[in-house]
Amino acid sequence: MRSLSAVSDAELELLRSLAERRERFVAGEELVSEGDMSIRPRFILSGWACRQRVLPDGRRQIFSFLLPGDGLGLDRRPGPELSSVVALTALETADATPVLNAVQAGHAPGLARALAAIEPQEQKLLLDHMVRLGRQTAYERVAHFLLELQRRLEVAGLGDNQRFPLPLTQEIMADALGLSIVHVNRTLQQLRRERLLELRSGVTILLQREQLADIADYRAPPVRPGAPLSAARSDLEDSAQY
Amino acid sequence: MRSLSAVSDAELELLRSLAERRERFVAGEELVSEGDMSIRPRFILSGWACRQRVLPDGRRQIFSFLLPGDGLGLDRRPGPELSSVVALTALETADATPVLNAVQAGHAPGLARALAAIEPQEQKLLLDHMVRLGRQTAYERVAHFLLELQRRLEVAGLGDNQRFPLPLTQEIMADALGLSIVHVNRTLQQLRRERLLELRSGVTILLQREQLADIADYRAPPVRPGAPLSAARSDLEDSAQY
DNA sequence: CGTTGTGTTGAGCCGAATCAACCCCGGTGG
DNA sequence: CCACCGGGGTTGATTCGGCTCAACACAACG
Repeated sequence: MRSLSAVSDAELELLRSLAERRERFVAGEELVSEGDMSIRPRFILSGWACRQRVLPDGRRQIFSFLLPGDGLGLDRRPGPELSSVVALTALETADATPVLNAVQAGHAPGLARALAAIEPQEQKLLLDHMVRLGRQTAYERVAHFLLELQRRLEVAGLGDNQRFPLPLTQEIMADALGLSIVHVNRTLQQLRRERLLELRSGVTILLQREQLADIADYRAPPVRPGAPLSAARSDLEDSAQY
Repeated sequence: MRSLSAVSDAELELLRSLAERRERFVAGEELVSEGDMSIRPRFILSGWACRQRVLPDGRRQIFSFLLPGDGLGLDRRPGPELSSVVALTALETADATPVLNAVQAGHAPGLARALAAIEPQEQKLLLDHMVRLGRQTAYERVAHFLLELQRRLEVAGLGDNQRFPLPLTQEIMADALGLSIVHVNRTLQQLRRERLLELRSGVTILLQREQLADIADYRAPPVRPGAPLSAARSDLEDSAQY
């Protein structure tokens, strides 16, 4: 939240109080099904999830990844859900209803600003993903994707400017990037062989971020100044591992 | 609008009054640049446009098409534009500001409902497009894409259940579908050879809609009952050709 | 100690891109 | 009136990125 808007102490207190009503999911569990008519608004406290759609023949397209600090169902629009949401790791969520109520009542202008900033952010991620899928090579896609994750996780206080956790199988990356598992594997190997990154047991290190950004035409979004992020996050999610 | 929500006579009158302040664009003209901080909200009265992004090396990805009756900039969110909008044909637009004002003032509940329904619709189109790009073959992509256009144009009163105008070059379809021009050409030829569709001078006829839908796993969205659409549209856009 | 999921590697194939012509048609200007 | 030109569509030859199929290594786990 702090990465999106200044937030008052009272608002932070409200956010902390959410942690009381946690829900837990195991990897593979479905939080939202496509077509659901209304879902509980939540924040992700720890773990990763994704939005996806599955074709009748089993092909799958992953639209986006939900990381700790991200929300789902925050817009409270009535219509049917357009994609399902699935836990990729063990997952902890908090009910976001109190926040939405406070915002609606006008009691939390800082959080209101933050929530308003979320949608454009998600939209941007979606469009970037679409460019990857439609007009980039496998090599560019993987590089771009990892740079995006690095950025998001750093903002979330879960990584630094080159190292971050990556609890995704190559199958999941393949389904996100529109590639086959085998080809994701080979592309990652090429990037490692070229000493652009390292990948070991769920931890990724971008050795040459500049060069990767060049390869993938990755334009880093401007950093919001003056928000002590890692501190803000550990407030809320001290038990988060990724 | 009527396809999204019941609209009162007074509201229709308001819509009609918009046609007074038209703007015209020629094909290729840019209505919105990526990064623009605020744009005039508009409805498209006639002609086609698209949202797109261009990579530094010239590759282009088209995200969506804007058809007569569609709007842009209706959300009035402050942030920078995430994609540019370019006219694909000669284009007429109307300033949508009066509608947004009326809605904001609470004077147009029907239009408010309609506007609220627009975003999810666009989101759905975006996700469908992403599935095409990431997980469908060229053959499936083209079929799915044409079915989607058929549906949208029929709802807009600009086509019937198998025939509709298609003022797009194969280059534009290629940039939307993530394919090369040559391959779009060959795929269209295959579809014609198989007597699934006809394509002549800007008019498309889907000869076997069912079979096409089967090929592309196209799920037609449910039709809103009881909205006399073609009538509604010719009210506002009697000069529209496509 | 099997089993299962994930990563890795090789061989061969195929869908789609690229490159390069060529055609047709509608301007447009001499 | 006609030669020229440029954009869009079409076609063939060739290349290549990425997929499929298949096998195997390895670790976690029951």
